[in-house]
Amino acid sequence: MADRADGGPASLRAVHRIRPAYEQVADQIRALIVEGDLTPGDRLPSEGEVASAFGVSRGTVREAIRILTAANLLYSVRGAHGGTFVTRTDPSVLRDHLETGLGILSGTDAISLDELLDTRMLLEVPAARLAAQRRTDEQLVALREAVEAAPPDADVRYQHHRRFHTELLEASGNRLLQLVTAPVFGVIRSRFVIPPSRRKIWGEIEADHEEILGLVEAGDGDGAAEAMRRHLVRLNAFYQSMGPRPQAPARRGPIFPVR
Amino acid sequence: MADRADGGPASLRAVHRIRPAYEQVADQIRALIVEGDLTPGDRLPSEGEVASAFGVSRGTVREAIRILTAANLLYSVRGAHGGTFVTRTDPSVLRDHLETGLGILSGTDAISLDELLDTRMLLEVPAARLAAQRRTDEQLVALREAVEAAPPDADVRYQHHRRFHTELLEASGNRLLQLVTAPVFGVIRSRFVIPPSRRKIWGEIEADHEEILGLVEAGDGDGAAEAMRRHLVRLNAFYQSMGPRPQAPARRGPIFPVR
DNA sequence: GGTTATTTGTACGTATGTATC
DNA sequence: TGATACATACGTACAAATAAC
Repeated sequence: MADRADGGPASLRAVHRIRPAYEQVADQIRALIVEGDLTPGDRLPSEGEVASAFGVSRGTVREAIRILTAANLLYSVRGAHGGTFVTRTDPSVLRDHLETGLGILSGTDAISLDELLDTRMLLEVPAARLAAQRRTDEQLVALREAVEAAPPDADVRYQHHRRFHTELLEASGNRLLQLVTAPVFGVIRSRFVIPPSRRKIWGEIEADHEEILGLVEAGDGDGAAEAMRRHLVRLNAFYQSMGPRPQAPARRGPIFPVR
Repeated sequence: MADRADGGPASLRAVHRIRPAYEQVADQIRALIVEGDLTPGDRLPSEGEVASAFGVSRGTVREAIRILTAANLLYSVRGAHGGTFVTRTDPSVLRDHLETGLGILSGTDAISLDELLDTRMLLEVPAARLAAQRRTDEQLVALREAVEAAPPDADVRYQHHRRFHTELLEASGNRLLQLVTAPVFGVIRSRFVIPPSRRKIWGEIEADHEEILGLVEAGDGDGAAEAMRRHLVRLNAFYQSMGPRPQAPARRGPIFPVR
Protein backbone atom coordinates (compact mmCIF):
# COMPACT_ATOMS: atom_id res chain seq x y z
CA MET A 1 0.00 0.00 0.00
CA ALA A 2 1.51 3.32 -1.09
CA ASP A 3 -1.27 5.51 0.14
CA ARG A 4 0.09 6.53 3.53
CA ALA A 5 1.69 9.71 2.24
CA ASP A 6 -1.56 11.48 1.55
CA GLY A 7 -3.22 10.82 4.87
CA GLY A 8 -4.20 7.16 4.93
CA PRO A 9 -5.96 4.54 2.83
CA ALA A 10 -8.47 5.77 0.31
CA SER A 11 -11.36 4.23 2.17
CA LEU A 12 -10.60 6.42 5.18
CA ARG A 13 -9.69 9.61 3.38
CA ALA A 14 -12.97 11.36 4.06
CA VAL A 15 -13.39 10.56 7.72
CA HIS A 16 -13.08 13.19 10.39
CA ARG A 17 -11.67 13.14 13.87
CA ILE A 18 -13.77 11.73 16.65
CA ARG A 19 -15.31 14.65 18.48
CA PRO A 20 -15.98 14.45 22.21
CA ALA A 21 -19.58 13.96 23.25
CA TYR A 22 -19.76 17.33 24.99
CA GLU A 23 -18.85 19.07 21.74
CA GLN A 24 -21.44 17.19 19.76
CA VAL A 25 -24.11 18.02 22.31
CA ALA A 26 -23.07 21.69 22.26
CA ASP A 27 -23.16 21.70 18.47
CA GLN A 28 -26.67 20.32 18.33
CA ILE A 29 -28.04 22.72 20.92
CA ARG A 30 -26.26 25.62 19.23
CA ALA A 31 -27.84 24.66 15.95
CA LEU A 32 -31.26 24.59 17.58
CA ILE A 33 -30.71 28.15 18.78
CA VAL A 34 -29.26 29.49 15.55
CA GLU A 35 -32.00 27.85 13.47
CA GLY A 36 -34.63 29.35 15.70
CA ASP A 37 -36.02 26.13 17.15
CA LEU A 38 -35.04 27.47 20.55
CA THR A 39 -35.66 31.17 20.95
CA PRO A 40 -34.51 33.70 23.56
CA GLY A 41 -36.20 33.07 26.89
CA ASP A 42 -36.93 29.41 26.17
CA ARG A 43 -36.15 26.99 28.93
CA LEU A 44 -34.30 23.76 28.24
CA PRO A 45 -35.40 20.58 29.98
CA SER A 46 -33.45 19.80 33.15
CA GLU A 47 -29.88 18.63 32.71
CA GLY A 48 -30.96 15.10 33.49
CA GLU A 49 -33.64 15.11 30.82
CA VAL A 50 -31.32 16.61 28.23
CA ALA A 51 -28.76 13.98 29.18
CA SER A 52 -31.17 11.11 28.58
CA ALA A 53 -32.41 12.66 25.34
CA PHE A 54 -28.84 12.59 24.03
CA GLY A 55 -27.98 9.34 25.77
CA VAL A 56 -25.07 10.82 27.70
CA SER A 57 -24.35 11.63 31.32
CA ARG A 58 -25.24 14.81 33.08
CA GLY A 59 -21.59 15.82 33.36
CA THR A 60 -21.31 15.76 29.58
CA VAL A 61 -24.41 17.91 29.21
CA ARG A 62 -23.04 20.33 31.76
CA GLU A 63 -19.81 20.77 29.81
CA ALA A 64 -21.84 21.44 26.67
CA ILE A 65 -23.90 24.01 28.57
CA ARG A 66 -20.72 25.72 29.77
CA ILE A 67 -19.52 26.04 26.17
CA LEU A 68 -22.77 27.66 25.12
CA THR A 69 -22.86 29.81 28.24
CA ALA A 70 -19.39 31.11 27.42
CA ALA A 71 -20.69 32.05 23.99
CA ASN A 72 -23.57 33.81 25.71
CA LEU A 73 -26.21 31.60 24.18
CA LEU A 74 -27.44 30.05 27.46
CA TYR A 75 -27.48 30.87 31.14
CA SER A 76 -28.26 28.73 34.16
CA VAL A 77 -30.25 29.49 37.29
CA ARG A 78 -30.01 27.07 40.13
CA GLY A 79 -32.78 26.19 42.55
CA ALA A 80 -36.26 24.79 42.40
CA HIS A 81 -37.73 26.79 39.53
CA GLY A 82 -34.40 27.50 37.96
CA GLY A 83 -33.09 25.81 34.87
CA THR A 84 -31.11 26.56 31.76
CA PHE A 85 -32.45 29.26 29.46
CA VAL A 86 -31.71 30.69 26.05
CA THR A 87 -30.17 34.12 26.48
CA ARG A 88 -31.76 37.30 25.29
CA THR A 89 -28.62 38.29 23.49
CA ASP A 90 -26.78 41.36 24.65
CA PRO A 91 -24.01 42.97 22.59
CA SER A 92 -21.92 43.73 25.67
CA VAL A 93 -20.70 40.17 25.95
CA LEU A 94 -19.57 40.08 22.35
CA ARG A 95 -17.83 43.40 22.97
CA ASP A 96 -15.97 41.92 25.96
CA HIS A 97 -14.90 38.87 23.97
CA LEU A 98 -13.63 41.07 21.19
CA GLU A 99 -11.68 43.16 23.65
CA THR A 100 -9.92 40.22 25.31
CA GLY A 101 -9.23 38.69 21.90
CA LEU A 102 -7.73 41.89 20.54
CA GLY A 103 -5.74 42.34 23.72
CA ILE A 104 -4.11 38.96 23.30
CA LEU A 105 -3.47 39.54 19.60
CA SER A 106 -1.85 42.89 20.29
CA GLY A 107 0.37 41.16 22.82
CA THR A 108 1.60 38.71 20.19
CA ASP A 109 2.31 41.24 17.41
CA ALA A 110 -0.56 39.88 15.34
CA ILE A 111 -1.94 43.42 15.63
CA SER A 112 0.36 46.43 15.88
CA LEU A 113 -0.15 49.63 17.79
CA ASP A 114 -0.34 51.55 14.52
CA GLU A 115 -3.16 49.34 13.32
CA LEU A 116 -5.06 49.93 16.54
CA LEU A 117 -4.61 53.69 16.36
CA ASP A 118 -5.40 53.88 12.65
CA THR A 119 -8.53 51.81 13.04
CA ARG A 120 -9.69 53.85 15.98
CA MET A 121 -9.36 56.98 13.90
CA LEU A 122 -11.19 55.41 11.00
CA LEU A 123 -14.11 54.58 13.25
CA GLU A 124 -14.33 57.50 15.64
CA VAL A 125 -14.07 60.29 13.09
CA PRO A 126 -17.22 59.25 11.20
CA ALA A 127 -18.83 58.47 14.55
CA ALA A 128 -18.37 62.08 15.58
CA ARG A 129 -19.96 63.20 12.33
CA LEU A 130 -22.94 60.88 12.84
CA ALA A 131 -23.30 61.97 16.45
CA ALA A 132 -23.54 65.62 15.40
CA GLN A 133 -26.24 64.68 12.92
CA ARG A 134 -28.30 62.23 14.91
CA ARG A 135 -27.78 62.78 18.65
CA THR A 136 -30.89 62.97 20.79
CA ASP A 137 -31.31 65.51 23.54
CA GLU A 138 -30.75 62.85 26.20
CA GLN A 139 -27.47 61.86 24.58
CA LEU A 140 -26.42 65.50 24.54
CA VAL A 141 -27.06 65.75 28.26
CA ALA A 142 -25.02 62.61 28.88
CA LEU A 143 -22.15 63.95 26.80
CA ARG A 144 -22.17 67.26 28.64
CA GLU A 145 -22.10 65.45 31.95
CA ALA A 146 -19.15 63.37 30.80
CA VAL A 147 -17.24 66.51 29.85
CA GLU A 148 -18.08 68.56 32.91
CA ALA A 149 -17.70 65.80 35.45
CA ALA A 150 -13.95 65.72 34.77
CA PRO A 151 -12.29 66.38 38.13
CA PRO A 152 -9.23 68.62 38.19
CA ASP A 153 -6.84 65.93 39.26
CA ALA A 154 -7.51 62.33 40.17
CA ASP A 155 -6.91 58.92 38.76
CA VAL A 156 -10.56 58.58 37.85
CA ARG A 157 -9.72 61.14 35.19
CA TYR A 158 -9.32 58.39 32.63
CA GLN A 159 -12.80 57.13 33.42
CA HIS A 160 -14.27 60.41 32.22
CA HIS A 161 -12.13 60.33 29.13
CA ARG A 162 -13.44 56.91 28.24
CA ARG A 163 -16.97 57.89 29.14
CA PHE A 164 -16.92 60.81 26.74
CA HIS A 165 -15.84 58.62 23.87
CA THR A 166 -18.34 55.92 24.79
CA GLU A 167 -21.23 58.37 24.97
CA LEU A 168 -20.21 59.84 21.65
CA LEU A 169 -20.30 56.40 20.03
CA GLU A 170 -23.68 55.84 21.60
CA ALA A 171 -24.88 59.14 20.17
CA SER A 172 -23.80 58.06 16.70
CA GLY A 173 -26.87 55.84 16.72
CA ASN A 174 -24.97 52.89 15.31
CA ARG A 175 -24.70 50.10 17.86
CA LEU A 176 -22.35 48.09 15.69
CA LEU A 177 -19.94 51.00 15.49
CA GLN A 178 -19.91 51.17 19.26
CA LEU A 179 -19.50 47.42 19.59
CA VAL A 180 -16.41 47.43 17.42
CA THR A 181 -14.81 50.65 18.55
CA ALA A 182 -15.08 50.18 22.30
CA PRO A 183 -12.76 47.15 22.34
CA VAL A 184 -10.20 48.94 20.20
CA PHE A 185 -10.33 51.85 22.61
CA GLY A 186 -10.04 49.47 25.56
CA VAL A 187 -6.99 47.69 24.19
CA ILE A 188 -5.19 50.94 23.47
CA ARG A 189 -5.98 52.03 26.99
CA SER A 190 -4.60 48.80 28.42
CA ARG A 191 -1.30 49.41 26.67
CA PHE A 192 -0.98 53.09 27.62
CA VAL A 193 -1.84 54.86 30.82
CA ILE A 194 -1.59 58.62 30.90
CA PRO A 195 -0.53 59.52 34.43
CA PRO A 196 -2.86 62.00 36.16
CA SER A 197 0.24 64.09 36.80
CA ARG A 198 0.51 65.03 33.13
CA ARG A 199 -1.62 68.12 33.60
CA LYS A 200 -0.79 69.64 30.25
CA ILE A 201 -1.94 66.60 28.29
CA TRP A 202 -5.08 66.19 30.33
CA GLY A 203 -5.89 69.87 29.88
CA GLU A 204 -5.57 69.49 26.12
CA ILE A 205 -7.72 66.36 26.11
CA GLU A 206 -10.47 68.03 28.04
CA ALA A 207 -10.35 71.16 25.88
CA ASP A 208 -10.68 68.90 22.80
CA HIS A 209 -13.68 67.18 24.31
CA GLU A 210 -15.26 70.54 25.04
CA GLU A 211 -14.75 71.62 21.45
CA ILE A 212 -16.15 68.40 19.99
CA LEU A 213 -19.15 68.61 22.25
CA GLY A 214 -19.84 72.17 21.10
CA LEU A 215 -19.80 71.09 17.46
CA VAL A 216 -22.02 68.08 18.18
CA GLU A 217 -24.48 70.36 19.96
CA ALA A 218 -24.45 72.72 16.98
CA GLY A 219 -25.15 69.81 14.64
CA ASP A 220 -21.95 70.51 12.69
CA GLY A 221 -21.03 67.06 11.40
CA ASP A 222 -17.98 68.01 9.37
CA GLY A 223 -16.71 70.23 12.16
CA ALA A 224 -17.13 67.51 14.76
CA ALA A 225 -15.39 64.99 12.54
CA GLU A 226 -12.45 67.33 11.95
CA ALA A 227 -12.19 68.17 15.65
CA MET A 228 -12.21 64.48 16.51
CA ARG A 229 -9.54 63.85 13.94
CA ARG A 230 -7.30 66.51 15.49
CA HIS A 231 -8.03 65.11 18.95
CA LEU A 232 -6.94 61.64 17.93
CA VAL A 233 -3.86 62.91 16.11
CA ARG A 234 -2.87 64.65 19.32
CA LEU A 235 -3.48 61.53 21.40
CA ASN A 236 -1.67 59.27 18.97
CA ALA A 237 1.40 61.49 18.97
CA PHE A 238 1.39 61.37 22.72
CA TYR A 239 0.97 57.60 22.85
CA GLN A 240 3.79 57.11 20.36
CA SER A 241 6.07 59.27 22.49
CA MET A 242 5.27 57.43 25.68
CA GLY A 243 6.50 53.99 24.81
CA PRO A 244 4.72 50.91 26.08
CA ARG A 245 3.25 50.55 29.52
CA PRO A 246 5.69 49.01 31.98
CA GLN A 247 5.13 45.31 32.39
CA ALA A 248 4.08 43.83 35.67
CA PRO A 249 6.96 42.13 37.50
CA ALA A 250 7.37 38.43 36.85
CA ARG A 251 5.39 36.14 39.08
CA ARG A 252 7.30 34.54 41.89
CA GLY A 253 6.62 30.95 42.86
CA PRO A 254 4.56 28.33 41.12
CA ILE A 255 1.44 29.33 39.20
CA PHE A 256 -0.50 26.28 40.38
CA PRO A 257 0.79 25.51 43.85
CA VAL A 258 -0.01 21.99 44.95
CA ARG A 259 -1.99 21.64 48.15
CA MET B 1 -35.10 48.00 59.78
CA ALA B 2 -36.09 50.21 56.84
CA ASP B 3 -33.23 49.33 54.61
CA ARG B 4 -34.75 46.55 52.54
CA ALA B 5 -35.83 48.86 49.71
CA ASP B 6 -32.32 49.68 48.60
CA GLY B 7 -31.04 46.18 48.40
CA GLY B 8 -30.44 44.99 51.92
CA PRO B 9 -28.84 46.07 55.18
CA ALA B 10 -26.05 48.56 54.98
CA SER B 11 -23.48 46.09 56.17
CA LEU B 12 -24.21 43.87 53.16
CA ARG B 13 -24.69 46.54 50.54
CA ALA B 14 -21.35 45.97 48.86
CA VAL B 15 -21.47 42.22 48.59
CA HIS B 16 -21.80 40.49 45.26
CA ARG B 17 -23.59 37.37 44.18
CA ILE B 18 -21.93 34.07 44.89
CA ARG B 19 -20.31 32.93 41.69
CA PRO B 20 -20.10 29.24 40.89
CA ALA B 21 -16.73 27.60 41.46
CA TYR B 22 -16.27 26.80 37.77
CA GLU B 23 -16.60 30.48 36.91
CA GLN B 24 -14.10 31.53 39.52
CA VAL B 25 -11.62 28.96 38.28
CA ALA B 26 -12.15 30.10 34.68
CA ASP B 27 -11.67 33.72 35.71
CA GLN B 28 -8.38 33.02 37.42
CA ILE B 29 -6.97 30.99 34.56
CA ARG B 30 -8.15 33.61 32.06
CA ALA B 31 -6.36 36.29 34.08
CA LEU B 32 -3.17 34.22 34.03
CA ILE B 33 -3.36 34.10 30.24
CA VAL B 34 -4.25 37.75 29.72
CA GLU B 35 -1.56 38.91 32.14
CA GLY B 36 1.00 36.80 30.37
CA ASP B 37 1.76 34.38 33.20
CA LEU B 38 0.64 31.64 30.85
CA THR B 39 1.74 32.16 27.28
CA PRO B 40 0.67 30.50 24.02
CA GLY B 41 1.85 26.92 23.86
CA ASP B 42 2.16 26.54 27.61
CA ARG B 43 0.78 23.37 29.07
CA LEU B 44 -1.39 23.45 32.16
CA PRO B 45 -0.88 20.82 34.84
CA SER B 46 -3.23 17.85 34.51
CA GLU B 47 -6.85 18.44 35.40
CA GLY B 48 -6.35 16.60 38.63
CA GLU B 49 -3.44 18.79 39.66
CA VAL B 50 -5.27 21.99 38.74
CA ALA B 51 -8.24 20.71 40.73
CA SER B 52 -6.21 20.19 43.85
CA ALA B 53 -4.44 23.55 43.39
CA PHE B 54 -7.86 25.24 43.48
CA GLY B 55 -9.27 22.84 46.02
CA VAL B 56 -12.15 21.73 43.79
CA SER B 57 -13.07 18.56 41.92
CA ARG B 58 -11.95 17.65 38.45
CA GLY B 59 -15.46 18.14 37.10
CA THR B 60 -15.40 21.76 38.20
CA VAL B 61 -12.03 22.30 36.53
CA ARG B 62 -13.30 20.68 33.36
CA GLU B 63 -16.25 23.06 33.19
CA ALA B 64 -13.84 25.98 33.59
CA ILE B 65 -11.66 24.57 30.83
CA ARG B 66 -14.71 24.27 28.55
CA ILE B 67 -15.48 27.95 29.09
CA LEU B 68 -11.96 28.97 28.15
CA THR B 69 -11.89 26.53 25.25
CA ALA B 70 -15.06 28.08 23.89
CA ALA B 71 -13.32 31.47 24.05
CA ASN B 72 -10.42 29.88 22.18
CA LEU B 73 -7.92 30.44 24.97
CA LEU B 74 -7.25 26.75 25.67
CA TYR B 75 -7.47 23.41 23.91
CA SER B 76 -7.27 19.87 25.22
CA VAL B 77 -5.55 16.80 23.85
CA ARG B 78 -6.37 13.47 25.38
CA GLY B 79 -4.03 10.58 25.92
CA ALA B 80 -0.82 9.90 27.78
CA HIS B 81 1.19 12.94 26.71
CA GLY B 82 -1.84 15.08 26.05
CA GLY B 83 -3.03 17.80 28.33
CA THR B 84 -4.53 21.26 28.20
CA PHE B 85 -2.62 23.97 26.37
CA VAL B 86 -2.80 27.71 25.88
CA THR B 87 -3.85 28.44 22.32
CA ARG B 88 -1.52 30.16 19.89
CA THR B 89 -3.99 32.85 19.02
CA ASP B 90 -4.81 33.38 15.41
CA PRO B 91 -6.86 36.35 14.20
CA SER B 92 -9.00 34.10 12.02
CA VAL B 93 -10.56 32.48 15.07
CA LEU B 94 -11.47 35.82 16.57
CA ARG B 95 -12.88 36.82 13.21
CA ASP B 96 -15.07 33.71 13.15
CA HIS B 97 -16.31 34.35 16.68
CA LEU B 98 -17.17 37.90 15.79
CA GLU B 99 -19.06 36.74 12.75
CA THR B 100 -21.22 34.22 14.61
CA GLY B 101 -21.83 36.72 17.39
CA LEU B 102 -22.91 39.43 14.97
CA GLY B 103 -25.05 36.91 13.12
CA ILE B 104 -26.98 36.13 16.25
CA LEU B 105 -27.31 39.79 17.21
CA SER B 106 -28.61 40.67 13.79
CA GLY B 107 -31.17 37.91 14.11
CA THR B 108 -32.54 39.43 17.31
CA ASP B 109 -32.75 43.07 16.15
CA ALA B 110 -29.91 44.06 18.49
CA ILE B 111 -28.19 45.09 15.27
CA SER B 112 -30.16 46.35 12.31
CA LEU B 113 -29.47 45.86 8.65
CA ASP B 114 -28.89 49.60 8.32
CA GLU B 115 -26.23 49.49 10.99
CA LEU B 116 -24.49 46.62 9.23
CA LEU B 117 -24.56 48.36 5.87
CA ASP B 118 -23.51 51.73 7.31
CA THR B 119 -20.63 50.20 9.20
CA ARG B 120 -19.47 48.29 6.21
CA MET B 121 -19.36 51.47 4.21
CA LEU B 122 -17.51 53.27 6.97
CA LEU B 123 -14.83 50.60 6.96
CA GLU B 124 -14.50 49.62 3.32
CA VAL B 125 -14.32 53.10 1.83
CA PRO B 126 -11.18 54.08 3.75
CA ALA B 127 -9.87 50.56 3.21
CA ALA B 128 -10.05 51.15 -0.56
CA ARG B 129 -8.13 54.41 -0.12
CA LEU B 130 -5.44 52.70 1.96
CA ALA B 131 -5.20 49.83 -0.51
CA ALA B 132 -4.54 52.24 -3.37
CA GLN B 133 -1.79 53.86 -1.34
CA ARG B 134 -0.12 50.86 0.20
CA ARG B 135 -0.81 47.74 -1.87
CA THR B 136 2.17 45.57 -2.75
CA ASP B 137 2.63 44.08 -6.19
CA GLU B 138 1.66 40.63 -4.92
CA GLN B 139 -1.59 42.00 -3.55
CA LEU B 140 -2.28 43.64 -6.88
CA VAL B 141 -1.86 40.30 -8.63
CA ALA B 142 -4.23 38.64 -6.16
CA LEU B 143 -6.81 41.36 -6.69
CA ARG B 144 -6.62 41.05 -10.44
CA GLU B 145 -7.06 37.29 -10.19
CA ALA B 146 -10.11 37.77 -7.98
CA VAL B 147 -11.68 40.09 -10.56
CA GLU B 148 -10.83 38.06 -13.64
CA ALA B 149 -11.65 34.66 -12.19
CA ALA B 150 -15.34 35.60 -12.09
CA PRO B 151 -17.14 32.95 -14.13
CA PRO B 152 -19.98 34.06 -16.39
CA ASP B 153 -22.69 32.27 -14.50
CA ALA B 154 -22.42 29.92 -11.54
CA ASP B 155 -23.20 29.89 -7.89
CA VAL B 156 -19.53 30.22 -7.05
CA ARG B 157 -19.96 33.75 -8.33
CA TYR B 158 -20.47 34.99 -4.82
CA GLN B 159 -17.17 33.44 -3.77
CA HIS B 160 -15.35 35.72 -6.18
CA HIS B 161 -17.29 38.70 -4.95
CA ARG B 162 -16.23 38.00 -1.39
CA ARG B 163 -12.70 37.25 -2.45
CA PHE B 164 -12.32 40.62 -4.12
CA HIS B 165 -13.42 42.45 -0.98
CA THR B 166 -11.23 40.28 1.23
CA GLU B 167 -8.16 40.83 -0.91
CA LEU B 168 -8.81 44.54 -0.91
CA LEU B 169 -8.95 44.60 2.88
CA GLU B 170 -5.73 42.62 2.93
CA ALA B 171 -4.14 45.15 0.61
CA SER B 172 -5.09 47.97 2.99
CA GLY B 173 -2.26 46.72 5.17
CA ASN B 174 -4.35 46.96 8.34
CA ARG B 175 -5.05 43.52 9.76
CA LEU B 176 -7.44 44.90 12.34
CA LEU B 177 -9.52 46.53 9.64
CA GLN B 178 -9.78 43.18 7.91
CA LEU B 179 -10.58 41.37 11.13
CA VAL B 180 -13.51 43.67 11.84
CA THR B 181 -14.85 44.14 8.35
CA ALA B 182 -14.87 40.53 7.20
CA PRO B 183 -17.48 39.46 9.79
CA VAL B 184 -19.72 42.40 8.90
CA PHE B 185 -19.46 41.37 5.27
CA GLY B 186 -20.19 37.76 6.19
CA VAL B 187 -23.29 38.58 8.19
CA ILE B 188 -24.73 40.74 5.44
CA ARG B 189 -24.09 37.90 3.05
CA SER B 190 -25.83 35.40 5.32
CA ARG B 191 -28.95 37.56 5.32
CA PHE B 192 -29.00 38.16 1.58
CA VAL B 193 -28.19 35.88 -1.25
CA ILE B 194 -28.05 37.36 -4.71
CA PRO B 195 -29.24 34.63 -7.07
CA PRO B 196 -26.79 33.87 -9.89
CA SER B 197 -29.70 34.43 -12.23
CA ARG B 198 -29.67 38.17 -11.59
CA ARG B 199 -27.28 38.79 -14.45
CA LYS B 200 -27.76 42.53 -14.48
CA ILE B 201 -26.77 42.97 -10.84
CA TRP B 202 -23.81 40.65 -11.15
CA GLY B 203 -22.65 42.49 -14.25
CA GLU B 204 -22.75 45.79 -12.40
CA ILE B 205 -20.92 44.32 -9.42
CA GLU B 206 -18.15 42.99 -11.57
CA ALA B 207 -17.84 46.23 -13.52
CA ASP B 208 -17.52 48.09 -10.20
CA HIS B 209 -14.79 45.73 -9.08
CA GLU B 210 -12.94 46.29 -12.33
CA GLU B 211 -13.13 50.04 -11.88
CA ILE B 212 -11.95 49.93 -8.25
CA LEU B 213 -9.07 47.67 -9.20
CA GLY B 214 -7.99 50.10 -11.91
CA LEU B 215 -7.89 52.96 -9.42
CA VAL B 216 -6.02 50.88 -6.86
CA GLU B 217 -3.49 49.96 -9.53
CA ALA B 218 -3.08 53.62 -10.43
CA GLY B 219 -2.51 54.49 -6.78
CA ASP B 220 -5.49 56.86 -6.83
CA GLY B 221 -6.64 56.72 -3.20
CA ASP B 222 -9.45 59.26 -3.41
CA GLY B 223 -10.70 57.75 -6.65
CA ALA B 224 -10.69 54.23 -5.23
CA ALA B 225 -12.53 55.39 -2.12
CA GLU B 226 -15.18 57.16 -4.18
CA ALA B 227 -15.61 54.17 -6.49
CA MET B 228 -16.00 51.87 -3.49
CA ARG B 229 -18.56 54.23 -2.01
CA ARG B 230 -20.60 54.12 -5.21
CA HIS B 231 -20.25 50.33 -5.35
CA LEU B 232 -21.60 49.95 -1.83
CA VAL B 233 -24.42 52.42 -2.42
CA ARG B 234 -25.45 50.29 -5.37
CA LEU B 235 -25.27 47.06 -3.37
CA ASN B 236 -27.14 48.54 -0.42
CA ALA B 237 -29.98 49.74 -2.61
CA PHE B 238 -30.22 46.26 -4.01
CA TYR B 239 -30.16 44.57 -0.62
CA GLN B 240 -32.83 46.91 0.69
CA SER B 241 -35.06 46.04 -2.24
CA MET B 242 -34.64 42.30 -1.82
CA GLY B 243 -36.16 41.75 1.58
CA PRO B 244 -34.87 39.15 3.99
CA ARG B 245 -33.79 35.64 3.10
CA PRO B 246 -36.61 33.09 3.47
CA GLN B 247 -36.79 31.21 6.77
CA ALA B 248 -36.55 27.45 7.14
CA PRO B 249 -39.85 25.64 7.88
CA ALA B 250 -40.81 24.98 11.50
CA ARG B 251 -39.63 21.78 13.16
CA ARG B 252 -42.10 18.96 13.71
CA GLY B 253 -42.09 16.88 16.89
CA PRO B 254 -40.37 17.39 20.21
CA ILE B 255 -36.95 19.05 20.27
CA PHE B 256 -35.65 16.84 23.10
CA PRO B 257 -37.36 13.46 22.70
CA VAL B 258 -37.22 11.35 25.86
CA ARG B 259 -35.64 7.93 25.55
C1' DG C 1 4.54 -4.84 19.22
C1' DG C 2 2.61 -5.36 23.49
C1' DT C 3 2.75 -3.24 28.15
C1' DT C 4 2.19 0.53 30.96
C1' DA C 5 1.81 5.08 32.81
C1' DT C 6 -0.55 9.22 32.28
C1' DT C 7 -3.97 12.03 30.56
C1' DT C 8 -8.61 13.47 29.14
C1' DG C 9 -13.41 11.66 28.56
C1' DT C 10 -17.71 9.85 30.68
C1' DA C 11 -21.06 8.15 34.15
C1' DC C 12 -23.29 8.49 38.39
C1' DG C 13 -24.05 9.76 43.21
C1' DT C 14 -24.30 13.49 46.70
C1' DA C 15 -24.65 18.42 48.26
C1' DT C 16 -26.71 22.74 47.99
C1' DG C 17 -29.64 26.44 46.58
C1' DT C 18 -34.44 28.25 45.81
C1' DA C 19 -39.41 28.74 44.95
C1' DT C 20 -43.61 27.00 46.51
C1' DC C 21 -46.97 25.17 49.66
C1' DT D 1 -42.10 29.73 59.28
C1' DG D 2 -40.86 25.28 58.07
C1' DA D 3 -41.21 21.23 54.96
C1' DT D 4 -40.67 19.76 50.44
C1' DA D 5 -39.67 19.13 45.66
C1' DC D 6 -36.73 20.01 41.98
C1' DA D 7 -33.20 22.31 39.79
C1' DT D 8 -28.14 23.17 39.26
C1' DA D 9 -23.47 22.62 41.58
C1' DC D 10 -20.03 19.59 43.00
C1' DG D 11 -17.41 15.24 43.91
C1' DT D 12 -15.79 10.44 42.96
C1' DA D 13 -15.10 6.27 40.29
C1' DC D 14 -14.29 4.19 36.04
C1' DA D 15 -13.42 4.00 30.80
C1' DA D 16 -10.83 5.16 26.79
C1' DA D 17 -7.09 7.04 24.33
C1' DT D 18 -2.34 7.93 23.47
C1' DA D 19 2.77 7.91 23.52
C1' DA D 20 6.88 6.08 25.51
C1' DC D 21 9.31 2.12 26.97
